[in-house]
Order: sequence, then structure tokens, then C-alpha cells
Amino acid sequence: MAKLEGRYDFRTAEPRLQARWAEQGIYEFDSEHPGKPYTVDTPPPTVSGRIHVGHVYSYTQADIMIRYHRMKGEQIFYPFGFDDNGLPTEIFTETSKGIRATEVGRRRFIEACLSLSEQVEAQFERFWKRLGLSADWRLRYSTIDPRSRRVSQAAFIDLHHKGGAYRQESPTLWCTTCQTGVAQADVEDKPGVASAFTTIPFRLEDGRELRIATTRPELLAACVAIFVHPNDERYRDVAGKRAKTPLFGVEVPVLTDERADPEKGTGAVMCCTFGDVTDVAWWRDHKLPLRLAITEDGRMSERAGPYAGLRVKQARAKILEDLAAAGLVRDQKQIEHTVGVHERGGHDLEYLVTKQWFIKVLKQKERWIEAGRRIKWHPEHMRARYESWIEGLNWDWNISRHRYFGVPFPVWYCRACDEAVLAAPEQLPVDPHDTPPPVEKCPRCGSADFYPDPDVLDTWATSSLTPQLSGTLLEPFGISEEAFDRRFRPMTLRPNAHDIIRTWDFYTIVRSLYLTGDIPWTDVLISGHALDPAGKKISKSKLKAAEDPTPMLEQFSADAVRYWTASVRTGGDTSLSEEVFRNGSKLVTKLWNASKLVLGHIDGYRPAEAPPEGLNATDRWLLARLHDVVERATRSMNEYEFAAAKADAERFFWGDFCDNYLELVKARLYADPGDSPQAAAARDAACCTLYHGLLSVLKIFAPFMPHITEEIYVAGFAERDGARSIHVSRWPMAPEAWASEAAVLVGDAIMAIVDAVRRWKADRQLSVGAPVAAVRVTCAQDVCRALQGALTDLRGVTRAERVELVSGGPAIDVSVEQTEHEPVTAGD
RNA sequence: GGGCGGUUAGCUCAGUUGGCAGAGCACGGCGUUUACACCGCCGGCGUCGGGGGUUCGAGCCCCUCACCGCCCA
Repeated sequence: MAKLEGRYDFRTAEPRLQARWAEQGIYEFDSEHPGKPYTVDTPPPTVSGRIHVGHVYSYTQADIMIRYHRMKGEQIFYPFGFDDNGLPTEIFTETSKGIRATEVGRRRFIEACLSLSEQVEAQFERFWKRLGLSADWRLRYSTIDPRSRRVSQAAFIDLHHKGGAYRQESPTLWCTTCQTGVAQADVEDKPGVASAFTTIPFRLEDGRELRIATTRPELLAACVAIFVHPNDERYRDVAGKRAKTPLFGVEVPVLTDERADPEKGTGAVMCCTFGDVTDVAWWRDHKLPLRLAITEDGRMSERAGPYAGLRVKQARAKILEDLAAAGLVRDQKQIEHTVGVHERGGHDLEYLVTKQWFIKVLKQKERWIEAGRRIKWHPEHMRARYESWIEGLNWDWNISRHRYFGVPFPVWYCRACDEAVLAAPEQLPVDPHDTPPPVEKCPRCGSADFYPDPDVLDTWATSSLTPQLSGTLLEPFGISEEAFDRRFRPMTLRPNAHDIIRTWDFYTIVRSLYLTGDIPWTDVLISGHALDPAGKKISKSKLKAAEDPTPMLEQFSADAVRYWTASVRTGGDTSLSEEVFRNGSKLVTKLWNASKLVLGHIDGYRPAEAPPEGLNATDRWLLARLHDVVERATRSMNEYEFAAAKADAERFFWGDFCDNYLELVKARLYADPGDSPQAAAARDAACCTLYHGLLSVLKIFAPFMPHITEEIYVAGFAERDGARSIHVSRWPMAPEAWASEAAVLVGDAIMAIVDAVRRWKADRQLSVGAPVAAVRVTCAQDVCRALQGALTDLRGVTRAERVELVSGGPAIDVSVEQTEHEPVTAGD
């Protein structure tokens, strides 16, 4: 067994160990593995940018849990994907290559997206390995690869057959900048938007004025009605009458509806097609006409008359001018309100009527919520996010994106009757632009004139299928999709950060229920956000290190950075802290140094079936504490409370094991076993305790700090423990025989003695190594008896010539007698 | 407006089922040739956000208020 020499240099050790893991296939899925399956639905990071500390935080937390389960002997399936399809990648490609999709053309643009994704993915993979993620890199997918396109299109067709998808011309959230429809989940609140809240008069038939207040006067051209609350006394007599819009002079009805808020503005509100969700609801419920005043590119339509062609904001300014000039502004207030914008880039959204594919989600809200309740959320309270999102849904899921780089809809339409023809299974994956439909003639009208669906699927429509994409990855290893479904569904773990509960988690659950009728996984691990040192969002931070985490790894080591990720309770946000990185580095060093000492002494120790006879009070105390720590850490890890497990292990290791046990046991270790059989037996007992103590603690730390623990394990334990890597060794067991409250009580007495002597020396400004003549201990009789066996340890740690034990009361009392002779100084 | 999380030592955070307030960092003092100065030992440091209640006993349970963050409307 090799001993540890010199210092630990993570800069050379970490890459070396990572290469070793790869060579030995330590993390590879083993189809023969007899353990219970633990399957991971790994988040495929979007390649639309860089890796930042938020990724490090979230992915490491998941990796910690996966490593734990691997050590529990479970069969780990840990693939890795990249989400490269869709709008995010398009925007990334446009900005980083300086091209516009609309200018270079569909085909060239797709090629540019693909090549850029490939580069970024290679870079990402290197980073994840550098961080020490224990994924099986043979199991890699991208959401745009042919397999994913096939899975995504097949799932769409399946959904269509089951009636879960429909195509309809209806009001849709529309991003006028990206020029595509979006889903409710793609909308983000933008607070504090300054607006003018203007009161303008409509003219009633009898000549009276009916005033309404609006922030969007440009929508006057789209006005189809005015609403007042049915109980609003002020407007009792105008309900049912008709009013003319100012400037446009169009007659609209005055209607009543509970949703008109008497408190807001004048209490009368104009309904336009469309200014907001309420307009859409009113339009539907009251069967109002459609007057669209805004076009797909965010300009005013012909209907807006003199304002046609102007951008929405220009039109707003112009119309306000014209109203003022015509004396039609009755009141105006500057207000700040919250506006829904497109999450990507914060662009303005409008409501347009276009033909889109939708996935039905509104009618089955209870079903989604009930499924969420069958899943274990870690932490539990994150389920509330999921449920409140579902409760607030107003739209079915729009999955049509009027863009280029994505999975095409496997659909053609009949030009004559608009019938949709879906691709045949053997055609998949298919691009309907390149391939004709599977039928010669339209099944409805017999026409032979088809055109392909021009849109691509929402990115989420594919990434919500990651459990299915995962299911195809083992085909090269002899496990078919069907076999995967049989053996590994539902999957075990979905890890992700809390910001995508409403998208990724929700959508995946919906798709899984449609496809399989069951939940996609049994456990969800939600991580918080990494914030900059000031507690701000990384995206809003100016800190460079926050954007690029590589320098952190170079400065502090991957283990130290991983240590940081386990410093906050599960699900909590945390700020970037050099202090915590430093603590991680220190722990790495401490593990190395303590192991150097221990391995230097336990070379000849062979782990035995039965515990050795000669354990003394100190050993039994350490083992009893170890038992408790292993048990607590195991319980915490089972509950996904990894930070608690790490903190317990750390306290035990640094305090009990290093500061106290190692100091107590040195006298026995350095004693010559040849002196006496007793000395030899006492030394063996110490070695046995050290072996189990250090090995167990290393194993608990292994998921957190995989490099340093592996380095020590391989050098000192692999052979005796019987595994080639600590990461495939067995999680520590704590034999019940080690548990002992009595041993802990005796240990407390030992600590009280050690503390008393240390304090005595500190008070006299003496070194801890200063010799003393005698330490006299009075304590309860049974403790006294137990301490007899630990006299060597006590003499060693206190440097006392003799330690006297006296039976007395239950309270422990320690007195120290100074040496009679002055310490011999050099030169005397 | 509704919901969730947080508010504990100067800072970052732990505090299991209610039982004399914890850790690390920072601070003060001391210590060093045999694991470790990325160290060891000793020490000071807190009306546990405010108020009320339940209890022999509340950081923990209940009510209420305040502030911070997030989610949703």
C-alpha cells in the first residue's frame, strides 16, 4: 500500500483522476448490474450561451446524489444531453455569428446553428468532466439529433391520435420581434414599466360622454365594445347603449361584465381585439367581432387607418398627439405597471390570431396536479410552485414556432381543404419540406396538392420528452426502447433549478401522462440559484467569475467548488463565496494530511470480520460517534438533504477524528509493538479504529469531493476494501455493535479531561505539548473504570507523567499538577 | 391581491421529534522542528425580526405584524 507523500496538488491530481475514471469506465452504465435501478433524467443545458455558476451549482448537487446512490449499490443510468434546438440557439447563432436567419436562408441558417452547437457542446462536455460529474458520456444526446427528432415527431403524432393536440386559428401570444407565437410559460413579468394612463371620451348616442381610461390608445382602432360592471350605479343607464370611438367614429356596444373593475380608471373599460387576456375572454364570451389592428411584425394594420404601417409605440405617441389636438384627452396620469414580455430578450408581446398547434392542458388541470402529488419533491415545498402555475394557466400550450432551427411538424396540409396529413412512422424523422406526404391524395377531398407545415415545434415540445430520449440511449448496449420502458419507468430522478418548474417539469409531466399514462419520475430534486456575492442574480451581476466558473476551478479545485454547492439546504439560493471555497480547499488539505498520518501507521492492518478485542474507551467512543454520523448522514442523503450530511461528516472528521482522536491515539501508534503484547494489542485496536474511521469518513465525503477522496482511497484503501474506486465502493455501514450511548458518555469524560488540561496550559501560556507532572481526575465509578483502559491515551495527549483516576460524584473534576522541575532548556 | 421561502454572533449559515443557543470566517491571546500554519489550543461575541398565545419549559408549535427574496394573479 502506497503511503501519501508531500502535498496534494489538485492541479495535477484532478485531471489525472478524471482520466483514470474514463479509462476504467467507472461511471459507465452496466446492463448486468444487479442493483435496483437509479435512473436520471439529466437536464440538457441549452447551448445558447455559456456555462455559468448556476449550472455548476445545480448539476453538482444532482451529481452528489447520484454518486451517493451509486455507492449504495444501485444501477446508475446517468446520460447527458444538450438542448440545442429552437429559438434560444437561433438567437445565440445570430448574435455570435453576426447573421440573420431571414437573410441567409433557412438551410444555411440551420447549418450555422448545427455547427455552432457542436462546438459549444464539446466545450460544455470538457467543463462537466473537469467539474467531476459522474455521467456516462457514452450516453449522450442532443435535442436536434435525428433520434430526438424521431422521438419528438413520433410523440406528436401519438398525441394527435389520442386527441391531445389540435390546430386552430385563435388568439395567441405573439412576439413581434421574434415573429412567432409563444406559450404562456414563455412570458415573463417585467415590472415598473412607465406608461401614460389616459382618459378619453367615447360619444354616446344621446350625445353624452362615456369616459374610459387606457394605457394603449393605439388599440382604439381595434375596439369592439365597452364594458362596465353590472353593479356599477354610475353606468346603470348606459349599459346596452352604443358609443362611438373617438377619432375612428366606430360604433361599439356598451356591455356589462363582472370582470370590469369599477375601481380601475373610470370603471368603464374598452375591449379591443386584443389588448390582454380579458379582452380575449370577453371576445369569446360575448361573441364580439374581430378587429385586428396589429400585424405580425408589430406594426399597425390597415384597419388603423392613418396610423397603418407605424410601429405600435409610434402609433401610440401619434394617436395621443391627435387626441390632444382634438381636445379629447380628459385626464392623463403617469403610472408604472407590470407588463408581460417574451422571456427571451424581453420583447413586447401582442395577441394575434394565427393558426397554431396546441397541446391540451387546460381541461385536465386536476390530472396534472394529482400526478405532481405522486412525485416526491425535494424540497417538498417546491410542489407549491408547480401547483400554483397550473392553477393560473389561461391557455393551452401553443407549440408552433414560426422559426427555422427546430424539429419540424411532421405534417402536410391539403391546399384545397386544409386537411392535415401526418407522417407515417417509417418516415420519421422527417422534414416535410424535403419529403412528400405518405399519401398521394387528400383523404378528405382527393386533391393531390399539399404543402408542408412551415413551423417548427416549441423547444419544450422536444425537451419535455427527455425521459423518452433517454429511453433510446441504451439501444447500442442491448436494451431496446421497449425493454427500457419495462424496466426503468418511471425513471427515478429529475434534477433542475426552480425557475423551470413551470416549463420543464410541468411539460414533461404532461407529455409523460399522455404518452405512458404514468408519471415520468418518482423524485424531483430542485436546486436554488447561485447568486453573486452581493446576493444578486448572476445575470444581473457584473462579476466575471460569476459568468465563467472555470477560473474558480483553477483557483480552488473542483472539489472545493463542489463543497460550496453543498453548503446550503436543499433548494436554497446561495451567493458565491470565496470564503466557502477556501473552507473547501482547507478540508481537502486536511483530508490529505490526516490520511498521511493514518496511512503511515495502519499499513499492516488487515480488516477483520470480528472487531478486535483490545478496543479501549477512546476507540469505542470514536466508533460510537462514527456510527451516529454514518447513520445520520445516510438518513440525510436518503432525504436528499446532502448539505446536512456533509456538515455532520465535516464536524465529525475535523473535530472528533482529527483534533481529538488522532491526538489521543498517537501515544499508542508511536509505541513500539515489540515492547509488550499489550502495546501491540493496543496499537492494533487503534489501527482498526483509524481504518474504519477514516475510510467511512472518506466514503461519506466521496460524493461531495470525488477527487481527493479517490486519491486517498486508491493509495491506502482500495486493495483492503476491495473496490477499484471509492466511487464504486460500498457506502459505509455502521455496525450496530459500535453504537453505544455509554461509550459516548465516557468519551465526553475523556474530552472534558483533555479540554481541562488544554485550558490549564492556555491560561499559563504553555504549549499544548508542555509536560505536566500529574492530571488528577475525579469522576463516577463506572466512568473511572472505563477510563482505566485509556490511560495511555490520556497520558499521551496531556503529556502528563501520570494520570490518576479517583472515584467520586457524578460530576467530573480535573486538576493538573505542574512539573516540579523547570523545563530543561537547550544549552543547560 | 393570493401563495411559498427567509429573518439566529460583525459576516455566511446549521439548528432533527419543543428541554440550559451552534459551526466556519472575522476578532483577541497563546503555541510550532515528528499529519497539517490551507495548523493547533484558549477566549470574547447573540433581547434567535416585533408583539401576543399554548406549555413546567418555545429559535422550534399557534395567532398577528414588519421587512427581504421568489412564484402566481
